[in-house]
Amino acid sequence: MDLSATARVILGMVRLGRQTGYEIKQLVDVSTRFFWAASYGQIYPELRRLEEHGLIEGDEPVAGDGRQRRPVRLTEAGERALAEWLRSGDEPGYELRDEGMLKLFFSDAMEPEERLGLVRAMHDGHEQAAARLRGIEDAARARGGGPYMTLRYGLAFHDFCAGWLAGLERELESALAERR
Amino acid sequence: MDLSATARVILGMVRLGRQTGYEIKQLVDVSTRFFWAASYGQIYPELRRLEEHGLIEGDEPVAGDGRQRRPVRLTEAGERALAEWLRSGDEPGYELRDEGMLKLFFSDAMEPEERLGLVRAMHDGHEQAAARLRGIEDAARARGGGPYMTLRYGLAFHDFCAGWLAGLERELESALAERR
DNA sequence: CTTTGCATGTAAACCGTTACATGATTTT
DNA sequence: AAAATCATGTAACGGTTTACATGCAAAG
Repeated sequence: MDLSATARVILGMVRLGRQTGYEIKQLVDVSTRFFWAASYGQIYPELRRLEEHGLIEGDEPVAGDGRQRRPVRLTEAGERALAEWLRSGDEPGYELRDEGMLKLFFSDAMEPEERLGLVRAMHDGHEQAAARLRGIEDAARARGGGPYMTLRYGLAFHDFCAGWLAGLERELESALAERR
Repeated sequence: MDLSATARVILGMVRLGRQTGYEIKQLVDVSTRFFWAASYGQIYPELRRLEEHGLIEGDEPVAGDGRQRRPVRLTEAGERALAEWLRSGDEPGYELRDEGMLKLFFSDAMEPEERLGLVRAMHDGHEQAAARLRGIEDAARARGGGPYMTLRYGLAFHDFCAGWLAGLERELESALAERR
């Protein structure tokens, strides 16, 4: 049985204690979103598929207990499937789509000032991403483990990009100044 | 008229002198692939659409001149559309899919040795990416401009990731050693 | 009593990869 | 003569986003 990427995220999130599609989406949006996003349109259908295949199970929603939520948990098969993926040694996929870099690649068609503006915008984007991560740093440190490692990594990474782009800005600025 | 992402890549590549779908794909695969990939399945249909909209134009393939290639060039409208996109100040999209980070996020379900293996695999991936970029560094430096900037950025970026992950390895190794 | 948040879901549209088909030309 | 490379393209599939629809509960 091979799992889709979304299925793996769900299995992992359920193992971390998230019980509903809504809760999974919440956590994705403040954590893995930075390196792995998922939408409701993927989550709910995948939850159903996982249950059909016996990797998760949920009780019938208790009538009249208020919210119509349908909490699920991992089955043994689900736990095994998750572990199998985590252990599988095939080189993990990596894919980046960075429109700023694409523009920078083609930026010989821009005015020097515009190129500088682009680099500043990219810089800003990484600055903001780092700030958002810093906002949840204390909470993540308290919990520790894998989630905290990825947060530290993401933070270091965005800080690095911001710094490198700041250097490029200085380069472009002095080239601009010299031109006069 | 708004362009798809693929359309913008094509326009940019044609402006850089690439004349056929094949040539565009070639260049994408050794340059923008690292932050923006494109496949034949996107390129050829998009070439047709761009020509229908008058952003590029091509002569009829000269019969009997050998290869059945159909070289295109930018029209004025195409040049304008490209410039418009490059100048547009809306914050450029950024999206990452990093399966290694996803595994790391869930790695509390792994044995410490397995987690270390994962980090080493990620480290290795960035090392290899950096090596591939280094292989085209001299050629890119000679041409300079935007393409060279993105290459330097990509190189710095993968080197940084490799270095950070090496640090995490040391952390995990000493935690492993202490456990005994 | 109205807005915000919890909660679940679907349909359409869009994007992108993969695999395949075809055939000419160049190199070995 | 065979293999590699140049060159163009399509069909099927699968993944992803977006927009929409629904309704209850809590808070203001």
